[in-house]
Amino acid sequence: MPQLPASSRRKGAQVQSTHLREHNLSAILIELATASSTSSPISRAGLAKRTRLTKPTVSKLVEELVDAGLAEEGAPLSAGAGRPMVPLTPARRTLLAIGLEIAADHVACLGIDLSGHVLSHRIEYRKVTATSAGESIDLAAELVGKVRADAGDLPVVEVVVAVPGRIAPDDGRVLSAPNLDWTEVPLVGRLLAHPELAGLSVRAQNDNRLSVLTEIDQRPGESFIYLRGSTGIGGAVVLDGALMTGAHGWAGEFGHTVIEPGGATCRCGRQGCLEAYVSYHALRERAGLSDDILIEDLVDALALTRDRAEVIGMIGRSLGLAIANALNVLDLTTVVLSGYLAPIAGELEPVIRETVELHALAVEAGPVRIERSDGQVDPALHGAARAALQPVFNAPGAWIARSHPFAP
Amino acid sequence: MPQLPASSRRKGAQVQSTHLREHNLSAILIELATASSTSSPISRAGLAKRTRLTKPTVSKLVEELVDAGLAEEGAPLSAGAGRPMVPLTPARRTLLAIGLEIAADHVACLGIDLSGHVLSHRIEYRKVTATSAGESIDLAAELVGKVRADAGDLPVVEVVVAVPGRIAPDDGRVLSAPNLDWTEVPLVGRLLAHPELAGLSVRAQNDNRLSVLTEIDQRPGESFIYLRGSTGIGGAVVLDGALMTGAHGWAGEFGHTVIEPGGATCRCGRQGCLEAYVSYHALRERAGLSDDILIEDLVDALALTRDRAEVIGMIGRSLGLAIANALNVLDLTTVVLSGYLAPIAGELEPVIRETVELHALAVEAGPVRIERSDGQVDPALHGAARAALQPVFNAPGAWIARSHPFAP
DNA sequence: GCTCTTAGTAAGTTACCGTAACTAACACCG
DNA sequence: CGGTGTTAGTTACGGTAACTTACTAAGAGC
Repeated sequence: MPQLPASSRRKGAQVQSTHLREHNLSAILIELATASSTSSPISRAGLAKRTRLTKPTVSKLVEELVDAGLAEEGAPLSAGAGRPMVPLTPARRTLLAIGLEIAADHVACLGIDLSGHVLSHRIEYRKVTATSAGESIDLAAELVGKVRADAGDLPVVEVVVAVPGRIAPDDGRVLSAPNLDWTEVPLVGRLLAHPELAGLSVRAQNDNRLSVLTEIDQRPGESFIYLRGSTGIGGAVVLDGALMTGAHGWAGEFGHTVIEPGGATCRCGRQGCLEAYVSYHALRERAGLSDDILIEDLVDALALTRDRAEVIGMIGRSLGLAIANALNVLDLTTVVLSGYLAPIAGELEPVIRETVELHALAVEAGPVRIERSDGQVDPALHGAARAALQPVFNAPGAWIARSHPFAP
Repeated sequence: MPQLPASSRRKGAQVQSTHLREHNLSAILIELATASSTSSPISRAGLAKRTRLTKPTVSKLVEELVDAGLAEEGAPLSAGAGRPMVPLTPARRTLLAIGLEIAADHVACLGIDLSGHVLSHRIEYRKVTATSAGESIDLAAELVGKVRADAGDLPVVEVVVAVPGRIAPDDGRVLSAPNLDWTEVPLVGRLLAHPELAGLSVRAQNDNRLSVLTEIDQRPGESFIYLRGSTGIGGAVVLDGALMTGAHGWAGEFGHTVIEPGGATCRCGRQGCLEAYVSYHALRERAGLSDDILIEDLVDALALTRDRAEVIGMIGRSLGLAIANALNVLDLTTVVLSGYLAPIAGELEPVIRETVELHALAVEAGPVRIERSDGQVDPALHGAARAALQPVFNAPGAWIARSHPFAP
């Protein structure tokens, strides 16, 4: 039958009155968060305008959020004529969302509250490959315990773990994480076995896909392609502010786009993958550099042996081909470069642009934007913590019921 | 702030009670249509189970649909124990959705009702390129008039026009349609000027993007890549049963994916496009065949001059490369071949599969399905008519208000 | 003919949101 | 310094959609 928005197609897509309330509650909380993060705090009246709900409705819903400790009223703020508004912000220090990161050289844990403020940050540097997976997971659990204690035993929304590898979507098993030397590690299961995480909701997710969440925060509602240079080349596709998942949860992983059929052999065993040309490993090995060079310093190091323009040109053209095809297929116009690509984005931009314009159809309808991510220092960890907030934003009512079980 | 379903992010995403009713009405009508097209007719109780609404609610909403002539009750049908159900189906002959198609060699018009049954089909064969755009549009309008008369002057939902070209999303201007020799034709505006279409809602859309709608009907809720071989290579991306649009409305147009950087020159002026290898024009010209060969006969004609396996191998490998990259980026597992590719899909499948498995990451997580479209004879025209039904399915209440303005 | 099962209806309740009208609190201005 | 206009927020009320509970309808199987 005729095409509908996918949401309407889903099984059980009916709406009851209570779902309606939940939806509006969620809309208000999101609007509140976006407003106070991007611009200035917002009033009830402002929320009413933005959400197109009426003032009384907003008032009622806001009251519920304030009572439940999800929103806070500030001191009345006068802005020109009229009664001063009561600024509303997401509440601070009333709940805890936990992000975990297991990377090749460190294990980190971050606790944030609803407003996004960091309540605790714990990090331990150690070669994860040098120890067993179990030990790293023990350490991670320990850090969670410390973060929970630091934050003063607030109710925990969720724990999200960032792992540089492929994860089974159903049970949070790490299928393979080459940089950690992990295969078939039941990460979520093992974490749940620790007392520090008992009874919590724990999810695992690829680090690149969590990194992009911090970028989405910076570009609410936009559509773009995200490319992150790291040991490999990670990426994601964002459509209208929503991360595209795909059948296995790795839509937008550009690393294994073929840019030269029958070309250089990639770690994955195939030929001509993008990653075989512009990943940290590929670039380093082809230049004969040692593996103790930091990812951030790679391009500078390469420029010592060869002409810098040549290095940039090679990287840019390779990326450009992959980007051109992706833009064609997805019909998007914005590309965001992150990871080790971010610092050199300015240099890469003209090369990429030239290659893209040579190959992509999208340019006919307007300019392609190639931009630099202004992400945080550790986007995967922050992204994981942000992801751990999701349940509250998606279903504030459910969270309230869970955390205040005996309220009227 | 944290990521939400895109729908929640949109401005004014609030839900009022009336929207709720509309949503549920729509859910019921869609469920009703899918049920009676894919399997057997469905009862009120069945709808209640599927939509998770309660029986009384469904009863009330169904009553409204029946009263408005959108649904019909059949004779009670006994199925085992219990009271026999009253089968419900989308109503026939109560409204008219009109699809128009303007192609290089014909102009066609199709009128269907809510159940999808054809009420009238009119087609005129003529070289559209041999006459002015205005004359073709006059003919199209005339056909609409005949179809409306054939159907007995039922209320018209919408008119959707399929055009083999690029269309401005805002005002329905045809920007360019090479096969028609059209540039900058204000198609929708001109159509509306004719008395046969006065006051109707008219939309124009690319023919490939309408073709895929018939495929979506066959695969409700699925995600797949759609590739259609015609004078060019058209395509689309379907995610969870919803057509992906992209920034300019041509997401999934694989024709200008680069499969060989610096390769053969394409009509579009770029090099190495897929279309430069496997489109009707490209194949025909490279084989030195005349242009009066029908698209359907192309492969057979090519096989006369060269080894058939060689022809199939070339087409398959070219498609395979484009498909592999698309599957990688989108993380999908199903490809549907249509147009002149459908009859030879069986032959192409092993070649495509081999190429895809050589290049695509997706195969690691399971088999890639390469399937043949079992579409109708004229998918663009049928797709256009189906698209013209959309308003009723998306907002049955609004349609009822429009078509029965004086009902209680 | 009795019971069991499933389909569908009727009446009353709950709860969400909107409308209208109000109060609160400030700026500006004569 | 009080009046006026403006914006923020609240209160009271009503409409409406969907749920709950309890019923009737109608056939199958024993």
